[in-house]
Amino acid sequence: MPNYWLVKSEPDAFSWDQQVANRIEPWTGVRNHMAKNNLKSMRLGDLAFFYHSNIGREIVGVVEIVREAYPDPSMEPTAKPQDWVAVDMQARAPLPHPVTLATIKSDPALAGIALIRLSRLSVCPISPEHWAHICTLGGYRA
DNA sequence: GCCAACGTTGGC
DNA sequence: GCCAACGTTGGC
Repeated sequence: MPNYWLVKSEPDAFSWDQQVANRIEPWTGVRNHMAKNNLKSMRLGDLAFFYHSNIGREIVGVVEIVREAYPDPSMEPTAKPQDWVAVDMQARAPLPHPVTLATIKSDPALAGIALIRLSRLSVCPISPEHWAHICTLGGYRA
């Protein structure tokens, strides 16, 4: 069983279309310790929802973790090598029907989801139940 | 453009 | 160790 996650990106900085075009993309720039700990917990084959924050505010696709945590190449020169990490992600498939934040907030089956509870956290865990539910809403078949 | 949440910094 | 000030994220 893989673990499930959600990662946020502002589409004018890095969008799902760019992820698809690049295929494998290093996920860099996380500078929050809770988010970093989640990156370090990711294992090969884990899956993550790709969420567009700010513009769109919806889950648009699914990516797979294809390289586990390594020192973030975008790290500031003053940081220590172990301070921040990146992982590599590969696009799997888009959600046929993107699932919006409004939908997630209004769905009782998704109550307590970290995306809402910890709204500023850019790398969130997702329970298997919530994962399955959102896949259904999005018309996504694994 | 505003604001809530929250992390970080620095004075004491 | 406390807390005010400030910066950032991200929704509205």
